[in-house]
Amino acid sequence: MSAPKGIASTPAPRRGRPRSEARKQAILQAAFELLEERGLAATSMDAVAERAGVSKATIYRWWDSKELLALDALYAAWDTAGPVARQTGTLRAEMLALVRPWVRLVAAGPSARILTALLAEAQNDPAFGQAYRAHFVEPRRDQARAVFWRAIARGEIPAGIDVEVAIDLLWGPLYHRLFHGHAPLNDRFARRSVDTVLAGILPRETTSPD
Amino acid sequence: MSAPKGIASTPAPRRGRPRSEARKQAILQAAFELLEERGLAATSMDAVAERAGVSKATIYRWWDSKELLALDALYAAWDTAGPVARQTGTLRAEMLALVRPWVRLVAAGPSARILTALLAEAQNDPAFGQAYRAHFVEPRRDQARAVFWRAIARGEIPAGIDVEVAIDLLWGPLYHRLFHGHAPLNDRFARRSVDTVLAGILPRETTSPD
Amino acid sequence: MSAPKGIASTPAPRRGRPRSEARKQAILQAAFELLEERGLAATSMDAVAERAGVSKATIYRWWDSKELLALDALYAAWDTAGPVARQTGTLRAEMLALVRPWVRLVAAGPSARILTALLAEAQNDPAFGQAYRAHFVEPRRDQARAVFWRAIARGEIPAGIDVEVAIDLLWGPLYHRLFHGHAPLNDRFARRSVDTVLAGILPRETTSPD
Amino acid sequence: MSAPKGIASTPAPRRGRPRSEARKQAILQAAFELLEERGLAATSMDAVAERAGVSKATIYRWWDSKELLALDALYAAWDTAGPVARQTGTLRAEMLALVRPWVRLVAAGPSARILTALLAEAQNDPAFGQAYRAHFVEPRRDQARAVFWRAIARGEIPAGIDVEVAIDLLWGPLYHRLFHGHAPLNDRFARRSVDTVLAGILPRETTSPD
DNA sequence: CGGTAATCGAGACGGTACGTCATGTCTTACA
DNA sequence: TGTAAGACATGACGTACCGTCTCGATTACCG
Repeated sequence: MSAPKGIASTPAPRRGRPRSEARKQAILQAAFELLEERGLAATSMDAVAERAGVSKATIYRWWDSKELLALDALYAAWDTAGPVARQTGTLRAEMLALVRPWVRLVAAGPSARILTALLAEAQNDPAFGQAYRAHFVEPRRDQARAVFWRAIARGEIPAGIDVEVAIDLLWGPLYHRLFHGHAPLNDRFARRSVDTVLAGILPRETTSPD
Repeated sequence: MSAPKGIASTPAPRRGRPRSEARKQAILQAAFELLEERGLAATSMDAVAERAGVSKATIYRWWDSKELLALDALYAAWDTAGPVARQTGTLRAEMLALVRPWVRLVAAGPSARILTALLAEAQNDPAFGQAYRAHFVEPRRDQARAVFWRAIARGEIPAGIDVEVAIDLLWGPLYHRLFHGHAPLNDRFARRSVDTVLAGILPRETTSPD
Repeated sequence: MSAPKGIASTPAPRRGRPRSEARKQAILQAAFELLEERGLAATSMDAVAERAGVSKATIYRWWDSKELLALDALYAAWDTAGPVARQTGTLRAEMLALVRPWVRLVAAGPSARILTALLAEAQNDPAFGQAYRAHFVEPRRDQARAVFWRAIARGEIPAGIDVEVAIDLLWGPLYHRLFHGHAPLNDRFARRSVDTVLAGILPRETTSPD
Repeated sequence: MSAPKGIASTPAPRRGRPRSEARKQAILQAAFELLEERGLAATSMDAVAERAGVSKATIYRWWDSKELLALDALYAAWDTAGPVARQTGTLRAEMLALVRPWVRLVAAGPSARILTALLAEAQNDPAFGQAYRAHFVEPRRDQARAVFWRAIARGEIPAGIDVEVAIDLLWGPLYHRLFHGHAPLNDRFARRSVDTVLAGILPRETTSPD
């Protein structure tokens, strides 16, 4: 195979007719619209091709599968997700700065439907799973790691804290409500959740017995 | 339609040839095996029918879709999940009693793959979503609610606690690791997670500022 | 098998509950109506059972297959086809007496549709073919044979005539129009057809060279 | 739909991948073989696809139904049926030249089984009926018309003859034996049949009374 | 007159084919 | 070489029908 594939990157100019960047954007746009309207399962590649005014072959030249396209489309649509958490001085403020934009972004649209579909695919296809985590999981964990490390550096929380566990305690409840939908995912829940986790982490006199 | 469909119940059949219970079990068994081996997407109704020694029409007579069948099959396979949490006296012990069997059950097999597939379907089909929650979400929440209420009654935790939030804090991190697979879901993580949440809930001298 | 089947006859009394003749008639009636409305292919046994107010098992106790039922139903509906050809003295008159009632009967309703379906089945299943011919072909040939034999006895036509060929010449063109539908099958065509055949059979001076 | 369907023609394809003529032939060939072996009812589209080494979708892309495919397949297999009747000078010779190749063709193989199945379908579906007549009925009638007209032009038979009726008298008996199978369809029968019809048509002294 | 043996209504069931649809590949002609 | 158009293999889908079966309820007759 001569062209770089999978999750698309802009190729270096080669011989022959160059790939059209405009078409790539049209495909991503069309794919995202259809995903929003119908979800992944009900979005066919033919439909994407038609709405983008593009042939199926062109799509498959950029992405190897429908799922990879969906991953890219969702990721591209979220690129406007805003800047990373600013260093605001307290752990609580930084945790909220991390979590709130995500809640706003995700609670609004039909993101849960698309995300769970990608999640399911990630369980079936290990390679896709890697891509999924690299796009949607690790970036947020990296940000969170930085937040907790800064708090440790400031002395806000003990150095002995298991940061990985703390990250799961931070994000887990939010994803839980997003995916299962048993109760609303809103700013109030985010605050309560963050506060409780924080209370569990911050140093205190009596610790729970092992 | 005269017969109850979707999630099967065992009504009192009066007229006509009665449904074969043996075949129902064979179908559920075959479905579960295939789900374990291949996941939901790669399990075809034809394959289920063949392995169960049953015709496709028979399956569709009792389950409206592959997803509802998978829901039933997984649920039936988990019915041996063991007794509910015993009243062990302390909140921590009861939380662990709730969570540990689930972790063992889920971490062992390929449950995550099946569960995420069902989750994705639940997002696409509201009716299925209800069935999903009624089978896999609400029962555990009910148990957890009872656990927290007992702790309140005992005076272990303040009555003002938002139990629903607490439940999400308990289960969220566990599901998070199960679904995203970025780190192991084991007993150690369960203990740490429970302890931190507990520390966040239990009364202390200094509370976090609002 | 204890009961006489295939083309049904009224059985001799045996032990146990006797078969209901009324139900048999209801089945034949329902079958004929549906055949008229939809043709054989679009008539399902379930539909016959429902319209007759009878269970499928009852139908299959009388007839071995849908086709045999259809054969019986059409035959029963035609039993009112009128008396056999009267001996009217001339060959031409008797031929017309033979052919005209059939033309009237067949040209009116949707018989061609049913008959061709039975014909097709007769080609696939030799046993059914025998039943078909015994019901719809041989009776008419027998009548025609008698007609020609009387004409020979009267000296109207030479004894050397091949009666079997003559019968095919008489009926062939009529069936041709019935089945192919390229031109109307009416009394005028029947007369012309009969006259031409007659002219070919009656003795003349010059015969065609061999 | 942009492509011509039903009975295939060979248009000038412009855009996109052109239809594979080899596959078309493979389908027609496979269909004809299966029709010969099993008849129309027992020939499944899956079986045709498998034997032709082709997907079912490809078959349905070009033929709307099994029956239209069968029509095409039988027609294609008969295209080698030989040249049209030569002008041999006498009506009798030309009638025989018309009829004999058909008798040979049809009496040999299992054509009757296929033809009656198509006939039955023609009765159920008017559109198919048109196609059937256009392929299997009208061409032969056209040839026969020409034969009779030439005979009239030569003065062999009176101009007042009803040619349409004559054609039915010519073909009717042959189809009759083919379809009903009560007696052999062979060259001897064809000769006798033609001679009798001829005798009924040719001018004579005494005509039958009205 | 009560037991026995068949028929009957209802409907579950195995099997088989149907015709449709979506994925991802391939084949043309054109740009 | 990239692209639009669209044919193609593969394989699952959910439906429909046939003819068989399994129940419980019904009806005759026969002892």
